[in-house]
Amino acid sequence: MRDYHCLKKQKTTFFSSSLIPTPLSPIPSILFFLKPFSSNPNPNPNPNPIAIPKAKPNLSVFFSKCIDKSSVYSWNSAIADLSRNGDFLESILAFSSMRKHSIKPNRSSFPCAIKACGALSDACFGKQLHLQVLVTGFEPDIFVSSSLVDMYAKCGELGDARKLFDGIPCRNVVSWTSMMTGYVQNGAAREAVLLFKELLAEESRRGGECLVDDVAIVSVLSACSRVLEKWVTRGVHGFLVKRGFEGELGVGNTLMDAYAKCGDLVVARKVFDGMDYKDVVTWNSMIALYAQNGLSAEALGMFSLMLKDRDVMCNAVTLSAVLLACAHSGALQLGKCIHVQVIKMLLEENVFVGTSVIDMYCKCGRVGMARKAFNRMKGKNIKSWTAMIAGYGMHGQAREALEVFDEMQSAGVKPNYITFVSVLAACSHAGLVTEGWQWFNAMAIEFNIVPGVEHYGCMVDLLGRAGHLNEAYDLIKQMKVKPDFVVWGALLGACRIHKNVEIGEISARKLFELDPKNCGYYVLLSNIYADAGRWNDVDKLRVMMKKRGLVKPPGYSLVEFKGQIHVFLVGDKEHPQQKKIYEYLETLSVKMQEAGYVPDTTSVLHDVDQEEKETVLRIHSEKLAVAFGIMNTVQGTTIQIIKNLRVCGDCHTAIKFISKIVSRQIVVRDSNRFHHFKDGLCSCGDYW
DNA sequence: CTAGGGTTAG
Repeated sequence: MRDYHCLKKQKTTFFSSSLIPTPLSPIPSILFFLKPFSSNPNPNPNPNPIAIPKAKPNLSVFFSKCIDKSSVYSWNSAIADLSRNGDFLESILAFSSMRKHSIKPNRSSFPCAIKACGALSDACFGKQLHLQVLVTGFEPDIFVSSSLVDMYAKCGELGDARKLFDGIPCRNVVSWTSMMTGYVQNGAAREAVLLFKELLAEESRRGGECLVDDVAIVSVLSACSRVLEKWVTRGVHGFLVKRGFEGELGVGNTLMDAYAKCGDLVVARKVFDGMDYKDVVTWNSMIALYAQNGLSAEALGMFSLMLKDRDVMCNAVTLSAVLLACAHSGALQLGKCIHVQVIKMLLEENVFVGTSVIDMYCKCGRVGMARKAFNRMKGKNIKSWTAMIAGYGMHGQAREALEVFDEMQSAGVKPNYITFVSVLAACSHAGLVTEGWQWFNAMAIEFNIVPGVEHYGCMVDLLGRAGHLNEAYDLIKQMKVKPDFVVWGALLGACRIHKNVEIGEISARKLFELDPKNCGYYVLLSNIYADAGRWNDVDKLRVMMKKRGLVKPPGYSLVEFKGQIHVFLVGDKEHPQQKKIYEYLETLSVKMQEAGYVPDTTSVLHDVDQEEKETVLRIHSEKLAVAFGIMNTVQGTTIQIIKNLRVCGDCHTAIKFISKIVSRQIVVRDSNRFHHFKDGLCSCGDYW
């Protein structure tokens, strides 16, 4: 039974049948090269360059000469086979070709041709076909009308789709499913769920006649995964168990996804574990869900289990999800191995995978490698460009980011909402106030994109850190959307840098409301008070934190070494090498102080005496990780560290000294951006 | 000779 879906979805053999005439034809070799890509389920965004579009129409014209031109059945199978093989344009061309031969289409001629229009989002030709349907009188046909509903929905014409749907006298499962999926794919998941309820009402009206099948369930579950309310998913889950759809592969796959998207990864995992038959989608979904939720270790663990399962092969989707896990955890070595796998599987030109590779290299500290992969990509789309811009931004290379942004526009790719977030973030990391304002203003006027909360967040950060605190505050006051914790957090952070108590208090008060469990804001405000010498207020804050049961989350740093991720906590004593690490840090400390390093203790609570403070500082996780990195890697290689919080001011200074003393390059990714330390300097120019 | 579904990137 496990192959049920394969059988159901098996492609027909239009091309490999006797219709391919001569061995000299170039087509078989194209088919040969196409084979590795045939598992790629997403042919649209990145058309395989080998399949030259210009050649295709000739293909179908050619085939049309080979078939019995006088038989409508031959035309129908040509249209259907082309459509099923994903050659939608040819399918449509075959239909027009048939009309040119004055063959009258019958009811079976339409559905596949209409579907092809939907697949290409070609509403224009779709409407022409609809007209022909009306002229030939096939509109009452359930196959024809259902495919029209699907086509209009896929072209984004939801209203027309619904009008047609409502006009179908005796709707079947397929009509209902087409309409539900139409809603889901147009961002109206809630309507899809409501339609499902209507469907159930219709069922009972018809005296219990079954109108639901596994595809309908999959459709409603995919709506659930976007509605984000667990009780809806639970309800559908109960229903599908009652109707006996639990064992269906596709149903299980979607159910997992729905639960996870509603926030319950544990139940999603239970569904996964309970599935007797798992296909590549099952595995991919579980890996992706873990990766998307930041559970990189679980995602990578799943991946290795998948590799052990001899019944499935990983594909583009798998690698894309695994690369995301690498990016999050900063696992550069593993990420490189996956990249090699990508190349071996000839997936380098797949936009999804290519963009994942770029993102992985950026987030693992290697913008240069990201750029190389980026340059090799052929079918760049908006996400690929944006990934590269964001990548340069997080490394503080705003000029490069803006250059890529420029190139993108020259290439005729329109920037979107997220592109501008990346551009403004790049400006804020580098303190480019003029450019920031320029693009912030341009996005609304020239690009018709209303600035959202993320854009304001970047601008407040940019202005605030540049010292324009009042300007930043005024910008918040002008916002039409409600400022979130990122916006106020940026302002508070800027107040800490520029020692502004007044605006700092305003921001902190907002933050205590918006994000009451985060004690980072208490600490920041407390630092502002401490700088101003207002110790009473510092104490008040401490009492408040205690009363609210807030504990500072422990800082930790990660280092990848020999394929393993080593975790260091603040003041860690658990690591097998801890004695050596502390000894090494001791000798480093002496050399650093000889070189002029003065421990900065301002970020430590004020009532600890000086000596104690220095000890506390010395064991910040990033310092432990740096020491471990130096001790275990060879001279000349880059040491790479990932920290969960922002790097502290003292550690930043210390690592600058260390990079010079041991002549090593040290890359630190903190929660905000990258710092590249070299020769006693940091790439952020101490601006962060 | 005919229609609907599940996993991936910024």
